[in-house]
Parts: sequence; structure tokens; C-alpha cells
Amino acid sequence: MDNKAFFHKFVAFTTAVHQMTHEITKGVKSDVITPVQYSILEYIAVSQPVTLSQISDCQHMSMPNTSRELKKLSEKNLCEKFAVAEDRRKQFIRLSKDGEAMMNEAFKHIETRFLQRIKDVSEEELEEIDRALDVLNTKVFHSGKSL
Amino acid sequence: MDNKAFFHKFVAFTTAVHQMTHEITKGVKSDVITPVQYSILEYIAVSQPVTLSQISDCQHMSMPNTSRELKKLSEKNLCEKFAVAEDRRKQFIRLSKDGEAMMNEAFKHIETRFLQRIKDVSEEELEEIDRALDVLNTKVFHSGKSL
DNA sequence: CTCTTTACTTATCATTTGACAATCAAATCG
DNA sequence: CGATTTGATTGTCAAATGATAAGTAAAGAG
Repeated sequence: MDNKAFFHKFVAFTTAVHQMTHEITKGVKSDVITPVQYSILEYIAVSQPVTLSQISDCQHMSMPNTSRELKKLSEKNLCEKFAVAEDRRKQFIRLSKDGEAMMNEAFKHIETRFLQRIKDVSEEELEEIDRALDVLNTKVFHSGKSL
Repeated sequence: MDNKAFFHKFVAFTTAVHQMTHEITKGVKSDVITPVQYSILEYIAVSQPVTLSQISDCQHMSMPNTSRELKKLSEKNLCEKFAVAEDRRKQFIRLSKDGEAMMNEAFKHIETRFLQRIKDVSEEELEEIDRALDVLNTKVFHSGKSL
């Protein structure tokens, strides 16, 4: 197999994924938060409880900046901090009731658009897509795989 | 097939794609340009020649801001503007020699990391991945498919 | 030939974001 | 125990980004 061609195909693919993600999430961000803040909330939503350091690592932002944004989110009552019993330096961060509500709303919108997009796809094709996702997940993206 | 579960799987997948893209492109951006400018150059590189409007549409930024960033890129001698014969309001934008060099360098880095990542994958598995990419490209991401 | 629309530019402004230095308290190491 | 490391905070700064208003010139419509 031609590696060069494969690479190009791959680049085109990731571009398409980014493009679609943008389309499908366009407008779901509440106007009381910034894009970075939305991204943080999304991460908390799927990974809670998380520590500040984890957010900092995964969102690729410095601790000071993460701390600042988290503070703003707390002030907007979208997330809450909890002490961690084992290590009192750490804090667990979770969505607040309001935060949960906001993110549920956002995900609902996204899901609706997603279902809209695959509505004309047959059951067999869905199975096919499902297998394709499995293949790529395990063989290429494999979460946790070292660079 | 359970739509809800399928949706979650899909979200996890796109997250992994974004994550990997970030890893693989980390550090390739020359320090003389900003992230937005890099993204514009990347777009020009794969789509040139493009007009300012096209960049504005695809990068989801306003015309004034696109114009500004493009002006900066021109001043850095990374891209050039050409008159369009058929419509003198328009301009075609291409990478300059320097711009080409910079993007070739960037893509080379990305490709190296990509190949590194798939180096332990067998030939059959590559074929499998290739088919998976085709499936997702045509059935889900299908460039140009209306929302 | 006007009127309108399109493609783009310039200027300006507020906000967001990223980077850095300094600090603090709890945990861990020697 | 003291020294160092880790997790987090605060404050400050400059740069990047996004948004808007206003303007120009060419193209197209009536």
C-alpha cells in the first residue's frame, strides 16, 4: 500500500471530521460562555469527576489559565469543586445542576443533528459504519496509545 | 441498532480524532505565525488557488478578519494574491515559495509522526483501515453533504 | 445609465486567550 | 526533621481573535 497516498487520504479524512464536528456543534454553545469554556465543560461532562490538572493536560492549557477559566465557570454556577479526601491539594470538579442542564441541552442538539445526518442510512450500513469506527478506534486512534 | 449508544460511540470517536490531530500536529506550527494563520495556510495549501471569500467561508471567519490575517501572511511573504481575469473584484491566493517551503516542512513532520503511529500495523490491517476510511467518508462525512 | 449586489479593505474596539512570575499549602523525599 | 515537589491560585501583561461600521471598486440587474 502506498504510504504517501494513504497519508493524504488520512489528512482528508481528519479534515472532514473536523468540518463535520464544526457544523454539527455550531450554535450549541450558550452565549454566556466562551469557546474555551464550552470545551472545558464538554470535557468535564464526559469525564467527571476530574481534577484541575487533568483539565489542564487534556485541554492543553496552563494551570494558571485553567484555574482562571474554572473560576469563571464556578462563578457562573456551571461547575463545582470538591475536596479530594486522599490528597488535600487536589480538587475534584463536577458539573453543577445548571451545568448539567446546559450540557444536556447542548448534547441533545448535537444528537438531533447527528441523527438527522444518518437518517437515510440503512441498518446494514449502520452496522458497517459501526465496524469501521471500531477498526479506526482500535488500530489508529486507540485512546491512550503513546505517540 | 441503538441510536443512543451509536451516538456516544461517535462522539468518542470524533474526540479521539481531535485528540490525535492535536498530538500529531503539535509543534509543527512555525513560531512566526499564529494558530489561525497556520490553519489558513493549511487550507490554502490543499485547495489553492482560493479566493478570500472561500477562505472566509471554510475557516468560519468574517471577511474583514480574513482580509486582515491574509494581509499579515502576505507581509510575511507566505502567500501571494493574483488578480482573477474573469472578475476583477476577486483575487486568487496561493502560497508563495516561502509558504510552500514552510507547509512542506510542516506536512513532512506530520507525515513522519503519522507513519510512526502506524508502523506496527500489518499490510492487511492497513487495507482494513483504508476500507474503514472509505466507509466513513462516503456514508457519514461525505464532503459536501448538506447538514 | 442608475441601482444594487458582490468582493474585498481599512479602521477600531472589546474580549478572549496565552504566557509568566510569584505565592501558598499539602505531600513526599532523603 | 528540612528540602523539594506537586496541585492549585492570583495577578499582570501582551497578543490574538471576533465583531462592527464604513468605505471602495467592479459586476450585474432593471
